[in-house]
Formats: sequence, C-alpha cells, structure tokens
Amino acid sequence: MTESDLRITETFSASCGQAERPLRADAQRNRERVIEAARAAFAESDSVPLEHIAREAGVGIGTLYRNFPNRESLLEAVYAAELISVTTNAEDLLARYAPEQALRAWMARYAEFIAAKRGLLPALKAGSPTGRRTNTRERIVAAIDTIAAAGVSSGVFRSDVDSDDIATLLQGAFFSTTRDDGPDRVARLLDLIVDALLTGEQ
Amino acid sequence: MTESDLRITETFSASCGQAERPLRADAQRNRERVIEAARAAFAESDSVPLEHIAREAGVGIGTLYRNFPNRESLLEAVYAAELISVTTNAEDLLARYAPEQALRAWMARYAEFIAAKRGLLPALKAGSPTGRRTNTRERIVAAIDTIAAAGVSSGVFRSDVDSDDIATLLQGAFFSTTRDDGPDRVARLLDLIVDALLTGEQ
DNA sequence: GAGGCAACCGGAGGTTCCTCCAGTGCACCT
DNA sequence: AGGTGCACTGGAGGAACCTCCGGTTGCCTC
Repeated sequence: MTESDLRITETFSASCGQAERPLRADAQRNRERVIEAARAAFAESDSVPLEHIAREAGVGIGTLYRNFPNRESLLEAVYAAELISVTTNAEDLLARYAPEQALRAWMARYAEFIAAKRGLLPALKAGSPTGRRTNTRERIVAAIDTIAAAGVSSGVFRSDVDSDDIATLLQGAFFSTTRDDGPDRVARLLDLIVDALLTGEQ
Repeated sequence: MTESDLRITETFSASCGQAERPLRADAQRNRERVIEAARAAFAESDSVPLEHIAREAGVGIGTLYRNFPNRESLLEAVYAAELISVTTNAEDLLARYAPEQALRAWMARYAEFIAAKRGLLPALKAGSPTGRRTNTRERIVAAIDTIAAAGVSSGVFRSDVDSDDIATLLQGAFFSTTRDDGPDRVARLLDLIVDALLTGEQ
C-alpha cells in the first residue's frame, strides 16, 4: 500500500472525470505530497489539524484547501484505494454466495471498514461535495444494486426497494452509532436492514 | 409557547435528575436568560455563534458553556418542551390506531419535527452527553418501546427486536438524509424500517 | 448583621477552521 | 530563448470554538 495504491487512485480519478484538464506539474506534485502527509497524519488520529498536514507536506494551507475543500474530501482521497476495493467486490461475493448471504457479507465488510475509519463517514453522505470527482457514493450504491438485483430476480428480495435507499439506511446505521457501540450492535442493525428487503417467500 | 413551556421544562428537569442540588438564584436566572436568547437566535438560524447568544443574554461566554457544554445541549434545552410532547403521545396513538399504524404515525410526527429542527439531531444520538439530564434519548426509546410492545403482543411485530435498535435506525435515517432530500425520501426509509419489524403473519 | 466558603461569573487567549488575494512561476507560443 | 497569461501558491487574518482561572457574590451560620 503505497505505490500501487496511488496508481489506482490516479487511474480512477483520471477515468471518471469528464475530460478535466490535467493539473499543472507542480500542482500535481503538491497534491500528492499532501495526500501522503495526510496518510501519515491520519494514521495517528483523524482529527489532526489540517494546518499541521500542510506544514508537514511543505505546502501552504491555502494549497491544501484548494485541492481538498474540506477534511472529508482529503480523507476520501487518502482512502480512495481501500474504498474502491470495498465497493468492487460485489460480483465476487455473488459468485460465491446466494444473494442474501452476499449482501450480508458485503455489508459486514463495509461495516468493518467504516468502523476502522469513522472519519470517512461524512464524506460518504449523499450529496456531499467532494473535491475532484471521486464518486464513492455512487460506487457504493452500484455495489448494493448489483447484489440487490440478483436477489430480486432470484425472488428473495423485494423488487420495490431502491438501492439508494438501502445505502442511505446503511450509512445511517453507522452515523447513529458510536465507536464504542460494539460490532454486535452494528451487526444487529444490518440484519434489520436485510430483513426489510426479504420477500418472506421461499 | 413561552411561559408554560418553560414551566414544563423546569418541572421535567427537576423531576428526573437524581436529587441535583438546585442552582443558585443568579445562576438559575442566567440559565433562563441564555435559553431565552437562544430561542430567539435559533429561530433565525441554527448556526448562530454561541458568543452572540451569550452577549444577547447579557452573560459571559463562560457562563453559557458551563450550563450547556455544547451547542446540542443548548438546542435540546430550547426545544425541550416540543421534544417532550413528541415523545409523549405514544399512548394516545395506540388508543386510536392499531400498533403498526400507530408506529407509522409516531415516526412520521417525529420525522416532521426533526425535519424542522435538524440541528437537534446530534443531541439525540445515543450516548451524547447533554448538560443537565434531559434524557430525551431515553424518552424516545421508551415511546417506541410502548408501541412496539403493543405490536408484539398483537402479533404484528417481531418479538426479537430491541426498541433501542429501532430508535438508532430511525435516527440514522435522519442523519444520512439532507434537508433538501424531500419528505417522500424520508417516508420511504421509515416504511423500510417498519417493514423490518413486521412478522409477515396476518 | 457580619463573616466565610463555595458556587458562580466573565472574558482573555489559545486553537482550529477557512477565505481571500497579491504575487510567483509553469506551460505554451513565437 | 524570451515573453505572456493564467494556473497555482502561501500565509495573513477574521471568525468561531472552548478552556481556564482570578475575581465576585449568593447563601448559610453564628
């Protein structure tokens, strides 16, 4: 997790923006420095002053804020690679499990990730404006949608539920839960959400 | 809503704390001034600087913070009366409706209130330390529990769901929803939550 | 009343956030 | 190579948060 992660990030943000002109060389360099400094700093605590990160990166605070308009978008950039890997394994799970179990597994994995990185939560909220398009929200909804669709066509999931609503409910469960709430608490909430989707037939 | 509301607040916070010694006369006066100034200020916007409220109340910022350790607890104090009335009508609803409909109605009412006062949300989070015990959280859980219990014994609700979890899921739905998300969005989420509680039988 | 002791007051000051804009230097053209 | 425009820089500074503690004052006792 250093070289390769950055490359993934690069590729991704390059591939999804709509022809955004590339950053100037120095700007790109600064941006990466900030991300790297942030990665190191966030490893200690999620609440490091942004000024500290800027200083550590050898960059003015203004530069940091131009690249990452708020703390969340910086966090999102730092964990982009992990976020992508979490949101990408929906097909894998579907290949191995039945839809219901796949959804549970996916949610559990996501929950585990969020539990470790609670600071990311606000960035994943619907409609939160992040810096350069890293539309994590959309990817999450897409992942859920993949699994949900499979469940619908196999008859275990209701067909009248929007994946976006599931994502929202899911994140809500994280939001209204504290670090010291214990994973079993979250697990119960996730189970409730899945229960809401089941048709009851079969 | 002025005189009588305040009296309710008073009575309540006096009746639920465990023999907390009464405030000194001047302190009590200051506390009320702050609440009154806050009520006026919050009517304009939820994000008024607390310093402004303190000044308006003719009180030092230190005094404000001693009484209300954070913005949320001040908000909670200001809306205590409304909060109580929302959390109190569970029995009324049960008297008029079947448990399922009562729960839906209760949730809808609560949602409506929260929609108007989104700033209150953090104060209602489980385990958020408020100033002088105004245990709104517990009251909400109790209200849900009342309705849920009725539903369980009439067989429409599952018996293996904790009311506290329902409350958490409910607030999560508010948390991960934005002001401009439209009430239908929230309504769908609430329906999902209720769906999760139904036994499916009859 | 007077005296004493908490309880309570207030605001100065340290932190962090975030904006704004005069200046700098990269990239592109001739 | 030299010139020009504009993308990008950086930090000063205003706003808000919250803490901390020397000073004040209500309340109880004698």
